[in-house]
Order: sequence, then structure tokens, then C-alpha cells
Amino acid sequence: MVDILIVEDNEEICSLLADFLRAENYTVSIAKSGEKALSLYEKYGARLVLLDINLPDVDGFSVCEKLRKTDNVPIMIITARTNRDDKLNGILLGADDYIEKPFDIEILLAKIKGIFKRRLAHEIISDGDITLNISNETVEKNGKFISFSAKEFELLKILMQNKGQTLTKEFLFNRVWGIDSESEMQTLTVHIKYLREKIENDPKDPQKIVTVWGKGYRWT
Amino acid sequence: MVDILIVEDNEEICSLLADFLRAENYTVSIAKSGEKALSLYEKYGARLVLLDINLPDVDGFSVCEKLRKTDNVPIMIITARTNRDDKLNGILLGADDYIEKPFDIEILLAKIKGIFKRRLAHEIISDGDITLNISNETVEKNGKFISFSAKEFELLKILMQNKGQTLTKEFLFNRVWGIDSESEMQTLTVHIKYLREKIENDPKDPQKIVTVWGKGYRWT
DNA sequence: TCATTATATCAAAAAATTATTAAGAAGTCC
DNA sequence: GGACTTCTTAATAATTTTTTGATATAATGA
Repeated sequence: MVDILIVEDNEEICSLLADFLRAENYTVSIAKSGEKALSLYEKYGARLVLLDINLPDVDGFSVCEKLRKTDNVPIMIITARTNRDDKLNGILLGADDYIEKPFDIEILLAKIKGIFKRRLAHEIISDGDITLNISNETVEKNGKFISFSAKEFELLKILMQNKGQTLTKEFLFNRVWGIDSESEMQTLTVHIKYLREKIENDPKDPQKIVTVWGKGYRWT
Repeated sequence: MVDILIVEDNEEICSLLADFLRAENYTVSIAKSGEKALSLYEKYGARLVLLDINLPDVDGFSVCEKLRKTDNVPIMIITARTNRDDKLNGILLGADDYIEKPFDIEILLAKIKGIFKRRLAHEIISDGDITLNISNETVEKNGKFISFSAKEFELLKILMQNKGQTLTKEFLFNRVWGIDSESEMQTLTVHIKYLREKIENDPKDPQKIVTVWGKGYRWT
């Protein structure tokens, strides 16, 4: 697993970034196209993705979506200031951070450090008797490990990461199952039940994953 | 056994490196081609290989793979910055460290020291009733030696080195079988079974090498 | 209250993933 | 070359996860 995956087709910017990041002792891997980005990520992973949204082949948007779907890895987006459209806005809102070209390398470094710091603090989320370890993909209740399936874990993770917030069913569904999933919304409620079965003291009277009628669910 | 095997075809760089390293009291042997590198390594061994990836005959890639496959000796790669392609990325990611030409000799020395230090600390991994000795390639369970094949050992090593972390099947496969191996993923699961047979108290109910469904495996 | 709508539950089918087995290929060592 | 171990493959079995559909239960508002 490398620290930073750089996705950027411009040769100059690319080596500039790589040099600076290496000087800061980050390990980096480099992709010059969207496709390569995905294959590199699949093979070696990354703790942070630095993504130029204007790529030659697969556009940055779909790279972004795919990455977010699979691993929820932090993504920092590099973008030109021009033609800021609706689609771009959407992506940026979901990104952990973004920076506009032309950018000051020092500011970029500061942002990256910030993301790592924040994430590190959030790699283990503990709340009440539930502890969720994102990097190890483990969940403990009262110190005892409980096994979770991939979907269950993802769902619980998103809920806990947004403590106190009501998340709509659509939002949860899109995050866990993906935007163009063919599954029914029904599947979500069933998974909510599975979660409650595993983590609630009394699954019949859920205190942790609360139903918000007509909206969705909330972790409290 | 020498301390450092230098693999570099450029005469000047070669003697420069040798001088500096000898000045730091390392013993060195020198190979000016890939073929010679392999034969020298076979004859005298080395604690660390300093490998220029751009060689005249056998390219550095295959030297690297061969070394890694046989002994897993630490390899430090010297590379020019240009044409950083997928293959190179792959090699670099697996390398213990790498440095780009032109390099500062002081930085190189620091890196080499770092590698020796790290390796020394990790030569024996002990966890529960399993003890793994990396330099001897031996494994003990409750003090009794168990024989392991090369692939089995490598797999166990990576798992134990990353205790508690879930390692994806792809990651494990790339590490043990190599990036462009033609083997099937199936091979991995079979080897996992072999490992379990040897180290688990009840192979039917594995406690050490745990399956993480949809992801991979984890040493606990 | 009653009709309506939203969520919960259940169990079984479907899909996906991993485990097991055994046999043959490939490599190693005398 | 023969005996041996290791590695790979392919087929099948076993297991787990995911989805679905039917039905039950609960909340909401006229």
C-alpha cells in the first residue's frame, strides 16, 4: 500500500508533485490515465488519491465514483477553475478536499497533511460499546469481535461516520450499493435489520440505529 | 557473505558508490551486468542489493524478481526519473526503497542504514505458539519445527508481518506470486489451506488465519 | 378511526465466494 | 533418470452473503 496515488496526465505537474511528495517522505505511485489509476489502485491500494478531474480517457468523474464506491479512500481533486458545472460541484462536495489549478505546492502539501491527520484520527471510530476499525475491517462490541459482511460493514461505517445526522435511504443506498445498482431499496432495510441484530442490545427496540420516519436512519 | 552487492554498469558511479560504502565499513561486491549480479549473489550472497534498473544485458527487472523470489533479500533500486511505466512502478512498490538519479550520496547512505536497521528488528516474528524466523526461513509451533515450502513461508510471513490487518487476496497474490504471474487466484486459496493445515490447532475452524469474506485474509 | 404509506420481519432462492479434493505438472535432489 | 516434494489446476462441495417477495407491523394524516 502506497501513501499517495497521483492521477495526472500532465508530465510536468506529475513529476513536480511526485518529487515534492517524496521529499516529504510519502511513497507515491503514478497513473497517467484513469484506467491506469484504477488498475494501480486495485493492485497496490493507496491511502490518499490525488486526482486531476480532466483526464484523456476515462474521465476523472467515473474514476472518482469507482474509488469511492469500493473503498471510500480519501480523494483530493485537482481542477481548473473554469466551467464549474453542476456535475463537478457534485463531485467536489463528496471529495475530502480539492484544489484549483494553478496551485501553490505548499498549500497542497498542507492540505494533504491535514487529510492524513483527520483520517488517522478517524481510522478507529468508537461510540458507546461499539468500536469500528476501518483499516482492519473489524467491529467490536464490548471488546468482543463480531464478524461483518462487506455490505454490513460499509453501511455501519457510513452511519457511524455521520453520527447524529439523519441519512436518507437513497444516500445510504447509493453509497453502499452504488448509483446504478439494480437492487431494490428493500435490500437496505433488510441490511439495517442485520446490523441491528448484531449491535443492538435489544434489536426490537433499536437505540443505536434509529429510524427517522419518511427520511432514513440515524446513528445516535 | 558481503554486506552490499552493487549492480551498476556505469564505471564512475560504481566506484564512487564502492568507495563511499567501504568508507562506512561495509563490505561490497560489484557486478557490472545482470548476469554477473546473479552469479555473484549465488556465490557470495549479500545482505543488501543496490540495483540499477537500467542494465545492458538482462534487465534489472528480472534480476530483481529472481532475487526476490529466491531469498527475499532487501533490494534498493536506483532508477532514472524518465519513463516511469507500470512495470517500473510495480517493482518500486515491492522494493525496500529506491532512489532516483542523480542522487545525493548522503541520502543513499541514510537509506541503506535505515534498511539494515529495519531488517534486523524484524528477523524473528513470534505470535502465540508460532515463531517465524525470517533469516533462517524456519517456522516453529510450540517449539517444534515445521517444514514449509517457499510459497507457504512467504505467505505466512506477509500475513504475520501485518498482524490484525485484513490483506486483500490481490495484495497477497501480487506479493507472493509476483505482479505478472500467470497463476490463478485459486492457487492462493489452496496455499491458505496448506498453511492452516500446518499451523492451526483445528484447521476446520481457523483461529489464526481468518477469512474476511469478500476481502481476503487476516492474521490475528 | 381508518386508509394510506412506510418500515420491519421472515424465510427461501439466488448469487457469490471460499474450501476441499485429487490428480497431474513442474521442479529438486540425490 | 527416479524418487520426492512442491505447485498448479480444475472440478466439486460447502458456506456465506445478498436479494427477493410475501406478509406483518407501525406511523401518519384526513
